[in-house]
Amino acid sequence: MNKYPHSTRILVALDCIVFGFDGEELKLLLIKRNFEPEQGKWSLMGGFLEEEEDLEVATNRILYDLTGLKDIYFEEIKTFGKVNRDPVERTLSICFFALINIHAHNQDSAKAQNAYWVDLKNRPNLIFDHNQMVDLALEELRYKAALHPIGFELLPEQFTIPQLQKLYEAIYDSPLDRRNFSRKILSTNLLIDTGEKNQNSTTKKAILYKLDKEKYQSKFNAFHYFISDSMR
Amino acid sequence: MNKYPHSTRILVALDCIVFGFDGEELKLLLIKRNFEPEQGKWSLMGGFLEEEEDLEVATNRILYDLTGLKDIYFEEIKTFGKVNRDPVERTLSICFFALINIHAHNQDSAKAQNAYWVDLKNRPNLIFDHNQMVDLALEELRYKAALHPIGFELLPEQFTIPQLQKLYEAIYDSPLDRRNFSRKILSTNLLIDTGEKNQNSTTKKAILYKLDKEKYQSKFNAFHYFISDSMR
DNA sequence: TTTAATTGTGTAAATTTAACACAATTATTT
DNA sequence: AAATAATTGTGTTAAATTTACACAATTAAA
Repeated sequence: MNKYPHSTRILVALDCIVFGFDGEELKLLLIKRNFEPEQGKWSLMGGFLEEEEDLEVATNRILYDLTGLKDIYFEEIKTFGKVNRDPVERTLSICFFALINIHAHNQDSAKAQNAYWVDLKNRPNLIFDHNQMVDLALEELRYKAALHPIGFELLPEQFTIPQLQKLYEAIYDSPLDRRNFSRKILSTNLLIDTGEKNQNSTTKKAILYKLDKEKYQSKFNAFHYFISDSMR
Repeated sequence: MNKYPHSTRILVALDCIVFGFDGEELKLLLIKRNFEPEQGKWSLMGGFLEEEEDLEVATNRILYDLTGLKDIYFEEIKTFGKVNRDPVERTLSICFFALINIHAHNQDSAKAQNAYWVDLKNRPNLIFDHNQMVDLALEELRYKAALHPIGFELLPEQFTIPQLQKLYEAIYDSPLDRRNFSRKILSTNLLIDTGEKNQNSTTKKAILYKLDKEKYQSKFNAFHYFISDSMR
C-alpha cells in the first residue's frame, strides 16, 4: 500500500460543546483543566483522534468519557483550522455540540474529567478559540431547534409543556406566549400524554408528556417552525 | 514550544462538491482523474491541507485551482473519517459544497484539472466515499436553499424570475406554481428590476432582475421559506 | 374559605398560503 | 396584416395558520 509521499500529517482534535438544561437556564459542561497545556484554565472537553479510530467512534468516546452516556445526540458544527489556533502545535479541531439530559449523566465521569456545569450566560473565558466555538454552537442550536424537535434531548423522559416552554425561552433568551406555544407543540403530534401529572408543583399540576419516539424519528427532518423568524 | 508527544498525525484532505446550473439541470463539476490513485476514474475535486496553511485558505485554493474564481460561496458539510475510507493511507476528508455561476468560471482552469460538468442526475460512479458526499451535499443544498437565498449564487448577475424558478425546480426536482413562486420571491425584496428584458426569448420577454447585494447580506440569515416542507 | 400562582383551553382578527384565471407580449405562421 | 402559440405578469378567493388576546380550573398556602 503506497502512502501519499509529499503531504503533511496534522494533529486532529475533537472538541465538544455539551449543553444541558436545569429547568431554568441553559448550561455548559466545561473542563477546569488539571493538565497541560493551559492548566488551571477553562476549556471545552476534547481529545485527539486516534490512529485506528473512526471519527464517529472518537466522538462517542469523548462524550462517553465525559458523561458516562452512550447514544448522545450530537451534531458536527465546523472544523476550526487556523494554523496557530493551538500554540503548542498545529491542531485541527473538529467541533460539535451535544445535548444531554442534565440529570442522567454520570457524575463520577464528570468528576474524573474535572468537569462542571456552568451557566451559559456566565461562562468563564475559555482557552484558544473555544469561546468562538461556544458562540457558534449556540447559534447552531438556535437554528436547529427553531425547526427540528431537538429540544427534547435536553429534558428528562417525562416533562410538562411549561417545562418545555422554559427550555425554549432559555435557548432563545426571549419570552414566548404560553397559549400559542402549547398549541404549536401539540400540533406536531410528537407528544404522548402519560396520564400522570407533575408532582412537585405548588399550584396546578401540569400534565406529564413523553416523546413519541417513532414519530420523532420519522418526522425529525420535517420543518416544524417552533420559533418564528423574528424570535431568532 | 512543546509538541503533543503521544498523538497521531493524520492526512487531511478537502473535497468539494461544485454545483452549477445550465438553465435546465443541476450540474456537478467532476474530475476525470489523470493521476494516481484511481487514475481514470471519476472523483470530486480535492486536495490536501498543507503545512502552514489555514483551513479556509486551503478551501479557497482548491476552489480557485479548479475554477479560477475567488470569493466562491461554499459551505462546510461534514468531515468523513472512517479509518479505511482511502485505501492508500488513512485520510480525513473535510467535505464542503460550493455554488458557482456555470458561465463565469475559467474553462482553462477546469481543463487543467481535467474537470467536466456532469448532470447531477446522470453522474458517473465516484471513487471512495465521494458518492455519499454528493448525496449529502444535495441534501444540504436542498435544506439550505429552502430557507436562505443561496440559489442566486448559481445564476448569472442578471436573471429572470422564470429562470430562478427553473433553478428551484431543478434543485427540488419538482414543479412549482409560477404565480405563487413569483409572489414569494418578490416579497423578499431581494430583487432589483434592472429595467431590461431578457433578449433571447421566442415569446414574451421576461424582466431581468439583479440581486440587491446589501439586503442579501443583511437578510441572509433570516428565514424565507422559499419551499414548503412537503416539497423537500 | 379565601388567595395567589399556574395550567389548560378557547376565540376572533390578521396574515399567509394554495389554487386557480385572465390579460399582455412576442416570434412565427397563415 | 391577422391569427396563432408560447410564455410572462398580475389578480382573486378560499383555506389554513398565526397572533393577540380572555377565561375557567386546579392546587398549596394563607
